[in-house]
Amino acid sequence: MLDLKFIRENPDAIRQSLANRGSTVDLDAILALDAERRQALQDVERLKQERNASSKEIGLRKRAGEDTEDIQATVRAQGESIAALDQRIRVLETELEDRLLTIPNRPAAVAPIGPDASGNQVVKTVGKPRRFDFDPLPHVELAERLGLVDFGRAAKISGAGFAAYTGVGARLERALVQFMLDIHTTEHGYHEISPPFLVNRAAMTGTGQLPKMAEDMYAVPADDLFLVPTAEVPVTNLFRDEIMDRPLPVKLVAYTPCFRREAGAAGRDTRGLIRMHQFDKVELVKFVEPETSYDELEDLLGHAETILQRLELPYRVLELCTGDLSFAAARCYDIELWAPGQNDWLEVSSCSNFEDFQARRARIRYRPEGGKPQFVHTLNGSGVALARLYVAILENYQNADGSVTVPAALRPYLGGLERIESPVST
RNA sequence: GGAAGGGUGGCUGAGUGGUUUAAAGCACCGGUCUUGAAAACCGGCGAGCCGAAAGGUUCCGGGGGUUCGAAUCCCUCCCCUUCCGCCA
Repeated sequence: MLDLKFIRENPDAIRQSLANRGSTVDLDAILALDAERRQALQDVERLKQERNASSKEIGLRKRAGEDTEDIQATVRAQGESIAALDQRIRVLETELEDRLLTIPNRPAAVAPIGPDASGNQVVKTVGKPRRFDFDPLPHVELAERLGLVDFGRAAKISGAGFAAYTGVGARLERALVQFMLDIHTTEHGYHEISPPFLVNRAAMTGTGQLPKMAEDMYAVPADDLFLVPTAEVPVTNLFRDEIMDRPLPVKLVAYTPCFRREAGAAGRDTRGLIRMHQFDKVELVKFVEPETSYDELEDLLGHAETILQRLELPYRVLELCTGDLSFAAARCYDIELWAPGQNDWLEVSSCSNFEDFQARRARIRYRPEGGKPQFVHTLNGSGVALARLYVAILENYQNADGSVTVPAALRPYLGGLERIESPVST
């Protein structure tokens, strides 16, 4: 959520940054609602001041044994005006709030201006894609031949977009989660959280998934709960409605499955593990002081990159342009892994600085030394997302005979296994 | 799911219709004293909104009601604790 005061004082700057995003918002309506609200507030507060004084006087006169019928009558009349104005203010504030919740964040000044993904800039490319002396297979072939994933039966029980990992395939999945959590907790100083996978409406609104992206969420209407689309939601909302009681930065890491309806992407990437309704992810979340948030973003990006470096996978980092930035982000780096079987790059992480956008929605504040509480800056980034990481490992580490070499860093998590080979028979 | 008891500032906790402008303590900040620290003493110390400011207003889990006036009374919902039931 943007700061209403800032909107009031800088409407043109807001119009410009929204235009850079390709978003249009009726700012004039918001400014008019705001003006009417402030006027009504001043009126009602003056009336309340009078009423409070009169009420106090009634108390004093009653105590003195005097009659108060006359003054009670005037106060009763005042009460009616107050009730009417309060009602009007409630309507105005609800309308204002509803509108503010649908305005995307302002892109950071450094974010490149562009219309859509075509405007994203490659910041760096790390590692060289391997040269194959055979035609590399797509991961679906490898996974099915090696008995790592059962797509057919998963579809039978849940539908398209779900996978059942089996045997070594399941263990590899689990190993990756463990491996990433270990690095972030022991080397990067993150505190591990294992949060709920179902969250309420307030949490989904706090991080910005609601109200705009409602159709992309799995909902449980009977209890008004939602399956988490990312650990960002439960973890960031841990401190909702709080003044944080611990020194910043607070760095948290969580593994959760992620559930997404992919409503806008029906029919895309239907084969394999690339676009799933359920996938696992290790997520990094930070709460930081505003002055440091862009340094913290670089730091966060580095932590996500570490995972790919340890796994010796080729990747590149993109800086998202204004038109491709997600709703809540001010600045964002995407990390993409090279997948030779797809002959394409796969996004496995988005590292974003939300500045105070989420903090204002979720009312997450901290107390600067000797000062008034103010909103923290929140950041998060995948560190990293499974399924696509799994794809990249299979495709990059495949051998001519259809086997897959286990990345050295992962072997301790797989009981020393060096190579995943075809089962003799199944 | 049933019953009972609770929910007050960063924390503990008083407050059952009218100077509550929410007591007090702890924590925290500043000062005195001290070579320094501690202790002691003195002072300060909740949040949001409106306002150029002075100041005003709202907030005692959420929402609604009674009243001239509600932390306090009533209704409702949520959460916590204990007991019972069910259960991995």
